[in-house]
Amino acid sequence: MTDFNAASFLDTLGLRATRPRLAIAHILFADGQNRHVTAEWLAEKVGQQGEPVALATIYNTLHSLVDAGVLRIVRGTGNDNIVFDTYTRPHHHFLDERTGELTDIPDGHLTLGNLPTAPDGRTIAGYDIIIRLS
Amino acid sequence: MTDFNAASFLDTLGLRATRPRLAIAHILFADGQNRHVTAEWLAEKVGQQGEPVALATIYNTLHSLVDAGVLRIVRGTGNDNIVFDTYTRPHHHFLDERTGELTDIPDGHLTLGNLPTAPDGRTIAGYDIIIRLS
DNA sequence: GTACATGCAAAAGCTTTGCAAGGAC
DNA sequence: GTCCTTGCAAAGCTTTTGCATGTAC
Repeated sequence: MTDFNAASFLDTLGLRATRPRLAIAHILFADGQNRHVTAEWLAEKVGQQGEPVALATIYNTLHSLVDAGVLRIVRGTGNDNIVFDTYTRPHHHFLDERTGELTDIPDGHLTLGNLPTAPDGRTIAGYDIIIRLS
Repeated sequence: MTDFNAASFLDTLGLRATRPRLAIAHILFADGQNRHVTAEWLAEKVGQQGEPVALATIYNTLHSLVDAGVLRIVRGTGNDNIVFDTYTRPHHHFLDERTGELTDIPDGHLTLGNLPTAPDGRTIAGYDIIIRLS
């Protein structure tokens, strides 16, 4: 974590090391933990640690990071906000219906018995499973 | 289908048989087929068949039908619009990533191998699976 | 110096709400 | 007559866009 270098991290992705991006990269990736974040949450977090960043810029950066392959968008959270996940490998989620909180399901703890065949000439790009908790 | 009686259908649900509701019930349930609809689509469809109905009323009615248990909201469609499904039993969906179109996966064609255990004192309320097609 | 990022404010899109007028029962 | 619905317009929210300013390289 202390040896996380946000500038070179961004450079590797082909993104310029601007102040907003450095702050965001640090918050999301410095400690190597998996996170589920919304633009709103991130904007507040950034603001707490220094200069605030415009929400539009937060969205810009999040989408850039998705394009760069280090973030992924989680479908089906049920609330309207886009949720970005720092864990990009295939995995699935628990959704707490009371709090809206999203947590990872440990890998290998969930398997699909038999995938149906894709209709027509389509191929299956992947699947998302949301387990609802009450 | 031709013997579908929208008025008594609504009555059974405890909803007054108003013009907008009759039109909507007819479109959604008269032929007994499963449908995935958005408020937008339904508003247009209603308008084609007679008097237009305000979008706010469409939403009102759709939510009333969800509350009555004859519609269900589909999570995770990836687009922003709420999708209502006339098929209320547990089942899952194909999502065509090119068109955004949602289709049912025939029942029994998809099973979860092993559900993970719910964390803490929570119970699993259900699960939603979206298979993405490309 | 140049191309890319930022920030602000405004636009866009979907959904909900408030309230007066209308209609079911 | 009473209570529920409707319709309209306006508000609410999240996300995106346009454009001038700023800045990394």
